[in-house]
Amino acid sequence: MRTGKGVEWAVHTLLNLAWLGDGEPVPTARLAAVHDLSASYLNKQLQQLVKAGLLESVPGARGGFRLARPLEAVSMLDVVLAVEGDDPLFRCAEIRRCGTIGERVPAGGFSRPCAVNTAMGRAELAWRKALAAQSLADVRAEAEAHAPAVGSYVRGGFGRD
Amino acid sequence: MRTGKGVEWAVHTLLNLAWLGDGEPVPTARLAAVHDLSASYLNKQLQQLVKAGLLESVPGARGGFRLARPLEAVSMLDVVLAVEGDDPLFRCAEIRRCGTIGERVPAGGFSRPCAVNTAMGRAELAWRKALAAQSLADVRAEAEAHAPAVGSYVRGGFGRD
DNA sequence: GACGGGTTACTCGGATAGAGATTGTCCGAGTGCATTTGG
DNA sequence: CCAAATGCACTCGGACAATCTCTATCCGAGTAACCCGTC
Repeated sequence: MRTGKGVEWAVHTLLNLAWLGDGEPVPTARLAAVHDLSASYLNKQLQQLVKAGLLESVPGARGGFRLARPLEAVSMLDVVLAVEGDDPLFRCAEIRRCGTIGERVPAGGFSRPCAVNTAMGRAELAWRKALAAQSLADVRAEAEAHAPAVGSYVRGGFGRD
Repeated sequence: MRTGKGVEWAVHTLLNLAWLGDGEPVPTARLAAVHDLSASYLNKQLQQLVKAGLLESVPGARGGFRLARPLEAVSMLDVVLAVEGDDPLFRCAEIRRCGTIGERVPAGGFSRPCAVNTAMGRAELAWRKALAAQSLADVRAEAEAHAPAVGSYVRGGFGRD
């Protein structure tokens, strides 16, 4: 049980687009090259971000992807849900209703939700809240606090120095 | 990205053993039958719980599994880690070091941890804390609050009514 | 020189294979219980 | 009748497939830029 690498790819790509600054669209091939990623697979992730409204896609020559919103308006949760989907981490299969135990419970005995599911749901809610509390602008600020020149490194990696 | 069903199986099984009350070992086949689960696959999960010190296994005839600790001393996190392993939800591949951007960063530029990884780590920590804050005794109490007769249903499902 | 049409090259987008993890199944090693046999 | 040895049935434990998700790749549809001929 671990998040796919698409999340990491998506976050770094969104940050890179922000560091580039200008609203010019950037094609997938270039976005992938700066981190040595599979361009086609990155494209698949970016399509998810477009569906979620985090990116805009520009077709045709000189096309590509550009940010649809400022980083302040995008939370880490937005990215995770866009890439991974909004399925719950824990899916209750309601096994309490099955087998010799479930058969013994009278009708209406399962009107309340499964306590196991509730407990796991509380933890997942804490996870989501922690993700929602951090915007991409926060992550960018933290990265720049660690390495103030990161913006110029990125622009240089894109051949714009 | 979702937790395996082994977690659900393990939690319900631990609760069932507690509701049985006596410290008698219960074989996998019986534990699986009460919820219509695959006995062999459940056995695999229970072995993980033994390794983690949550269960004791008794070999031979009339053997099986029994609780190694009271439910109060077992948190939901203990169960999740025992079944799923303690790998982080988000594994940072350090893609920031790769490609044309990474090449531009001078030596020592990556001494600080990746901000993306840090942000995801904070959320995972919140998740783990929420899991650790809930003991199996709490879950049991919640289930009994919903359906006070659940203990007798369980004992009945095991053929001990 | 300006405009319009056609061509070209480039990009996204979704459909198509491969790898890895999860889920499920099977059989062997080991252990305790029951039976049997001798005292 | 009691005790010890033997055989047996039952259980765990790990090794072996099947299924599904994730990862990666490829090619077609569509669009904007570019070039060329014409007015």
